[in-house]
Order: sequence, then C-alpha cells, then structure tokens
Amino acid sequence: MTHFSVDSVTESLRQEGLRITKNRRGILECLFAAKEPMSLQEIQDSALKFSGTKPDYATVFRMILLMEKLHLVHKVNLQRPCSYYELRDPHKHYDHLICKKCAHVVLIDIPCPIGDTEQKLAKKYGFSDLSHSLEFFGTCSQCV
Amino acid sequence: MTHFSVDSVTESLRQEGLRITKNRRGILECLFAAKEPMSLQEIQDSALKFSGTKPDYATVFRMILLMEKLHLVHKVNLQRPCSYYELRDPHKHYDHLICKKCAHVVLIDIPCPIGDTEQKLAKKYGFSDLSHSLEFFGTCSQCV
DNA sequence: GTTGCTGCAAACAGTTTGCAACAGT
DNA sequence: ACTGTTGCAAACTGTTTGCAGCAAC
Repeated sequence: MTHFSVDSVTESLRQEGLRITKNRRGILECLFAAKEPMSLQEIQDSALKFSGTKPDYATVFRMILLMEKLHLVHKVNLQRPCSYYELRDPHKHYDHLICKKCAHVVLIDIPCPIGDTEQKLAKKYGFSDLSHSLEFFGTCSQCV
Repeated sequence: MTHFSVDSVTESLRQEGLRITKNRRGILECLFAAKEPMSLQEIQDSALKFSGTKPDYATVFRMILLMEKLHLVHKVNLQRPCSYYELRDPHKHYDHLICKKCAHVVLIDIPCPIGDTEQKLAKKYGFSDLSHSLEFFGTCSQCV
C-alpha cells in the first residue's frame, strides 16, 4: 500500500481510465498543499500557482465531483454559503474544529470520541452501515 | 419555567415586541407538529393546513430567520440541496441519525457521546465557547 | 394611527449542464 | 485517430431583498 500523495492519487485516477491533464495535476497539488478545506473558487485560484494556468470553474467542479465519487475528496460542512472540500486518505479519520469568528479550521487529532456509539445506535435504531459527521464550533484564541 | 410549546414560543416572540399573525401561528404550529426537520418549502405547504392560508415563501424565510436569531429554531445539515430546520428547546440536546437512502431522520435519545471532549479540545487548541454538530448517516431497516 | 408584516416580483449566488474545440493516450 | 477533457456561456435552484399595501397592536 502506497503513501497517500499526489502520485498515489494520480495513479488511482489513471487506473480509472482518467487522463492526467495539467489542470488536474494542478488541482491535486493545490489540494495536497492545502492546510484547510477549500471552496471551488479557492481551488481554482490556487491551482494557478501550481500548474501555471487557471482552470475554468466548471473544470474544478467536475474534477472535485469525480474525486468525491471515488472517495478521494470529501465535502465539509462549515456552515458557510458555499461548499468546502478536503482530501481524504481513506485510512484516516477526520473531525473539525471551526472558529465561528474567523472561520479558521483545525483538523482535530485526538481519538474520535464517537467510539462504539455507532454500534449502539445501529442496534437501537435498526440502522446499518453507519458513518458520522462531527464538527465543533467555537472561538479561537486569536478571536476572543 | 414554562413547557416548550406553541404558547411559550408565542410568548417569547411577543416579549421581543413581535406581532403574532395568523401566518406566524400557522408556522409555529406546523413546526411543533413536525416529526422531522423541515425545509422552507415544506413549512410553507404545511402551514396551510394549520392556519388555512399559505404564507408566502419569503414570509416563511423571514420568520425562520427571526427564530434562528432567537435560538428557537436550528438549521440541520442533512447533506441535501436545501436547508432544513427544527425547533429547539433550549434545554435539550439534539443529534441526528439520517438514512442515506430514504432520507428519514431520527432524533437520537442516547446520552450525547461527546461528553467532556469539548473541554479537552478547548484546552488543547485554545478555543472557547464550544458547541458541536453531530450527524450519523446510515441505512435504515426499511431500506436495507 | 403607527409600525411591523406580508405578498409579489426581481435580484443574487452558488451549482450544474450543453456543446464545440482541444489535448492526452 | 479516438475519446475524454476543457472553456465558455447559459440554465437552474435555492436564497435574499425592496417596496407598496395591509394588519396587529
């Protein structure tokens, strides 16, 4: 199993029969360089820095859609008007801490507190195949 | 402290200097009758059954906006194209379990698994005034 | 009577699509 | 050469606002 990187994702895309264009490489590189989830707009602007050409908004949209279907990218609910996306290594778990004032997003790295709750819920409510989305909101030290 | 009900909320609104119109009463009644979070569209349609007149979409929008500001209503992230809202008794806690197939929403009534995680996070990341939003997704027994 | 509420209709913003030209394989 | 990808521009959808007439207080 390879390390989750621009190259490994490129390889996954190629396996799907997809073409690796300058645009797509740029988008991938900017996603891997990102420190926080990005909007399509931000990805578009940032991709320019990586590939030298600014992909069309629709191109970014279609690329992200594609990656979402392949579970390489995930939509994060930041309670803002547009959608934000981040790469997801399928072997890791992600929860967020979001500042309500400056909108700064921190990836939490304490053990996920959900633990065996999912199994309890599955049993109690007759659901299967459970997953969850957990976001914390608060005020960061800069904004107090 | 009064029971959370159409009347208690009506009273809160009145205290804010707001007028209680037929529209507003209808919207309140339909929210209290709701078993799941509702979209503005659904609220508009349902209010008709309660007050006899169908409020304009903009009226529903402004009423919900108002109630959101007063923390009487909360937006729920169901990962669908439009927003969904539910009443919130300020003294209760709400987490959801959502079926990915039929979109059925269940309010969870097990103790919230987040427990003291918020305090830990506050300490570790220097955040204050923490809250969270937690949604579980899965497949309900009808949809397996 | 005053002031807030409502319906209407138009403006907005983010998202999504169709299509002809283009580029990766 | 073939077929997937791109940019452009337009269509869509949900959200938000301005305003004149109406209704609660």
